[in-house]
Amino acid sequence: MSMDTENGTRWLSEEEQRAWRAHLEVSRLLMHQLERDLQPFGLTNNDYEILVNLSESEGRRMRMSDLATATLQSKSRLSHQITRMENAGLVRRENCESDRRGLYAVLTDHGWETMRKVAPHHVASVREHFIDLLSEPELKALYGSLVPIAQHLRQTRGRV
Amino acid sequence: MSMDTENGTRWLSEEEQRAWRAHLEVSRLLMHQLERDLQPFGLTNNDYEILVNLSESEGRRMRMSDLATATLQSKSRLSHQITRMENAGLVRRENCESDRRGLYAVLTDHGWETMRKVAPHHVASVREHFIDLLSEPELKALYGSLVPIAQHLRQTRGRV
DNA sequence: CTAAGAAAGTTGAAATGTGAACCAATATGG
DNA sequence: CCATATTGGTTCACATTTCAACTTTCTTAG
Repeated sequence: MSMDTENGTRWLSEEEQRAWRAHLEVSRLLMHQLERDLQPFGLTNNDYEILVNLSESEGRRMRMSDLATATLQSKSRLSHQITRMENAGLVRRENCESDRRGLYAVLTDHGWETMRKVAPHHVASVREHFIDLLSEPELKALYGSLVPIAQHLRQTRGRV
Repeated sequence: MSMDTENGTRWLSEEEQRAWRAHLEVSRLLMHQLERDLQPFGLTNNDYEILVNLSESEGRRMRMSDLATATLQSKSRLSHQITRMENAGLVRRENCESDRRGLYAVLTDHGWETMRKVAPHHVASVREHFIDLLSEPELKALYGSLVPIAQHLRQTRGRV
């Protein structure tokens, strides 16, 4: 039984603590940095993620719901986000014929062009601040460690 | 020269892509989950982080600036945050004698008690959703991989 | 000593995010 | 079929975050 102190709490060991804090720090600094690197192009991380999702989808379009799920946002938030991007001319909404409640978010030509222009810089940024700082075995190991966590969290998500 | 396509962009390989996306997904889902686990106690991740920092500091107090730096927030944001926590009775502001521009954020008794009460649950949460899903070698490896990234980002931070 | 600049924080307005209430359309079960 | 529940999405009100402007105090070069 690995318990550390008075009550039944299993506090984190030094090592666990350091790993946890490192993860926290990295994920925050990393997001900040990516955001900053996108800034010159007038995009936020959120914008960019939407663009990625749409550009990888058939017909460069996705149902609002699916997009919300894919980007882990609430419907509400996505709705606002798409409105903003619509105003920026990056996407447009289009009705769905098979389900008249539904809407597609569709990449505009300008959105697609933006994507083409920005993607290389973004990839460079991801490399510079993350990928290229890892050796190949490290990368593999990292991925191996993260997958079960992602699964667990996806599982847990929505449950109490 | 590892270049993949037409222009000089080094796109991500399948493997790199997966690792990167796993990292993104995990860090977001994880934050959401921790937030949810704190919710019953009426705290946000931000609140909790402030409490941790203060409770680990001498005299359970920190200068606003230092706290902002430690929590990677802007001064403005921290100021608002502390105001809210002050209203919730978790912290109070206290003048600094050595520098009359300065202020301390000080943990109140109620803040301290809250910390004592919540910490075990938070640790359990961190274990359940992260630490305990990693073997010890995985944990070590993860830490080893993250440290250089953290360093790089701290370095880069603030620079152009 | 003093003027100029930097540092510590706050403030207010605008942008973004959250959560509940809501509308319309589709499924479902008797 | 009809009544009810569910789904897809938006909207409103409110909370949080961001950004720039501002005050006060400290530092420093001359």
